[in-house]
Amino acid sequence: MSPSTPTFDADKASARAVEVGLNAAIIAVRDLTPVILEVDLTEDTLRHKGPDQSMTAAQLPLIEDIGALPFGPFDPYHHRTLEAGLRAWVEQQTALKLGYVEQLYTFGDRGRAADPTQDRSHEVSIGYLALTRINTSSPQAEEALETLGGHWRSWYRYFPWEDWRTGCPAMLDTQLLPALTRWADKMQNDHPKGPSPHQRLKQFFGVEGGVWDEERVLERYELLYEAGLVTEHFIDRGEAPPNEGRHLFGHAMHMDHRRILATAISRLRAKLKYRPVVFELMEESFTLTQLQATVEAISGRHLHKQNFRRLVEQGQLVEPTGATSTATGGRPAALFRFRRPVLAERPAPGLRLGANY
Amino acid sequence: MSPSTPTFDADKASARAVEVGLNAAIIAVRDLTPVILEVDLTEDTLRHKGPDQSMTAAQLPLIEDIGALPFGPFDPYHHRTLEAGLRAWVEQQTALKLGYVEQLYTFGDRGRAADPTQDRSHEVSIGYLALTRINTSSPQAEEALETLGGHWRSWYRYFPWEDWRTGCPAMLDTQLLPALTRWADKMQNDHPKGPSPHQRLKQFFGVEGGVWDEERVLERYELLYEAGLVTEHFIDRGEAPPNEGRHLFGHAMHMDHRRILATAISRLRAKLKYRPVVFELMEESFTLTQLQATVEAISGRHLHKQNFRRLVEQGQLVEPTGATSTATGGRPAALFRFRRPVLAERPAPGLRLGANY
DNA sequence: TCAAAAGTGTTATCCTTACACCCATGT
DNA sequence: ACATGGGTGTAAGGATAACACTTTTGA
Repeated sequence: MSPSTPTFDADKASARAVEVGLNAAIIAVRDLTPVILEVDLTEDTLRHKGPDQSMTAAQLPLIEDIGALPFGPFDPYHHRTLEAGLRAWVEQQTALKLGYVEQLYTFGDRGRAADPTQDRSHEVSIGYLALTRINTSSPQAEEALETLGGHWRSWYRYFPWEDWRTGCPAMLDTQLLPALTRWADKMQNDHPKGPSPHQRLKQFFGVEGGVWDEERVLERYELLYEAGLVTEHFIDRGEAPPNEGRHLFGHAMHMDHRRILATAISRLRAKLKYRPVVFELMEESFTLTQLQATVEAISGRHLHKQNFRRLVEQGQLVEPTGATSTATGGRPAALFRFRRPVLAERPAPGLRLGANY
Repeated sequence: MSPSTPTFDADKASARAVEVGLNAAIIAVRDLTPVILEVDLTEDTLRHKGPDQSMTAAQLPLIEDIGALPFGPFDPYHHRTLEAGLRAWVEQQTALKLGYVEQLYTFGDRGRAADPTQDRSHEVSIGYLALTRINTSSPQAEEALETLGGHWRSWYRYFPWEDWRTGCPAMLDTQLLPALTRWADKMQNDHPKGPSPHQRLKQFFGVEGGVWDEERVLERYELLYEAGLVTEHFIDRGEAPPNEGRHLFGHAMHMDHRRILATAISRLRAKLKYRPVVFELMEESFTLTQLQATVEAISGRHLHKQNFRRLVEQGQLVEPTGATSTATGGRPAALFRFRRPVLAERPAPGLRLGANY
């Protein structure tokens, strides 16, 4: 590289040093509900993760009970890979056994402060998706959750508009879409030359002849953020949210954690269709109805029973164990297990759910 | 969080500080070939990116002409987001206009040193995929490439086994698969209890009735790495590669750059099918044959002409401009352009290539 | 006996795949 | 005229979506 090339001085490297934080969206399915592990926000966690160090818990009560995703720093001295580092502190803190773990995204703009020179956090956060089977009977897991201040929460608490299992959520038509439309109209008016917000509304929320794509969880959240319809929009700007400290659409989370969660849901909903990840959330053996309920819980859609069964059986994803279960009331259901060899047989073994039912 | 909880001391934070490097796989298509931008490896780049600082160019000539992906540090003071940081230095260094940019993956184990406490690089690298249209006529772009020591290289130079456009590459059957099979046999023998390497061979390389999934570029590379069939395997271990300094399978790259490139190819091949990213690599208007050739170049497959045309036309992805091109010899071809509105109409607008042709 | 949930069968429709064939241009 | 690449039609087979219907249990 010639001296005239614009380059970077290695001696200034220390000025660029940042900390790497690992955030995990730990997902399980319990009682037909997709749940994530949320931890209480304390002085301690704030000190680690505040968008700037001057923010203290004193400013926190602005919003009622905001939680955070489990968080841990990455220490390159102790862990060779990022995933190893993540598994280490998660298992240490929560006593959970993680199954499938996948990296989601790395964010450099944690608090989204308007002026980066003001944001002295110097932190990069790497979001992870982790799947686990809840073992409610494990006492040490319960105890670990207790000391950690952890709770399992339905993910639809944060994204109520994403649950279409019993049809289009009422709040979408009555509240969310009207508010979004008002915003889009205003945008259109104020910036007639800019990109059409109505186009994005159509694309992500399926209005005006568009379709609802259940995978676009992140895009929908980001649009709501932009429109000032989620609490984080105001927290990040240092403004008071306009609802007397109550949550706007969906329950808010600390910093960018809800964004990470949206990314996790998007990824999981997509992955379901071409990789057999559902089985990471199921017991060893299960009935087809249980499997369907789990898929419905994750994808947020209602599925057609008969077609689902055919899909899963002729897709060679499962095999009968021979046993049956009478636990469900009604006729006993045959029990199935995941058929591992599909992994080698088919290029994309997943539950290829079609567009409709 | 109670004091007894295993936690991390914020005062030790500086000990965990790492540098964040951004690596870009900048991809274009030129002369029916997918090309990436490779930069020469110099003392300067080595100083920035060496797996440990003690490695100098003196150790480099072990392997003939190894190149690197364009690299830049992330400075949280100057750039609010990671992508903004990436775009800034890429456009500064290369004078290229980047179109589509997507984050790929964040690696914490750059040099994959066996002992992390020995690896003093303290660097996390974030890989990016960037698409661009090569503008050979731009003199300042040419000049910038010159000073940077940059070259456009076919990506099949690094992954010759991935080019199936004219059928199964000969080197696969004659060299690569035999070598892999020998390794798998040996593994099976040495560790009969471990996971079957033959299973993975079937899954990723489509042997023994398996199928070749063109998206599994990364998995294939990682398997070759594990099997000691790529040069990086030996460099990372500080061993001399067994080929008198010549490359093993495919051309090697600096550090983990070939892994990043494999990730980029995998992602692009997958994305092609559900998002209209090809058009980021095409001119404003194009013939259907040019479009097909571009898709073939990327996916590494041969496509069925007539069906491809129908796919693309009834998929509403393009619209005729009305003009024709006589440049190709033979009957003049109608020119098309990308039909933007498709983004809002369909949930996953891409070239849904089926399994066969 | 009836409700509840499991499980089977059938049909219309659309999409994928494959094959055969015609058209417009330059040499 | 004919080689070259552009462009169209159509039929077989399989997957999808939507039906209606039977079976087996517990209360």
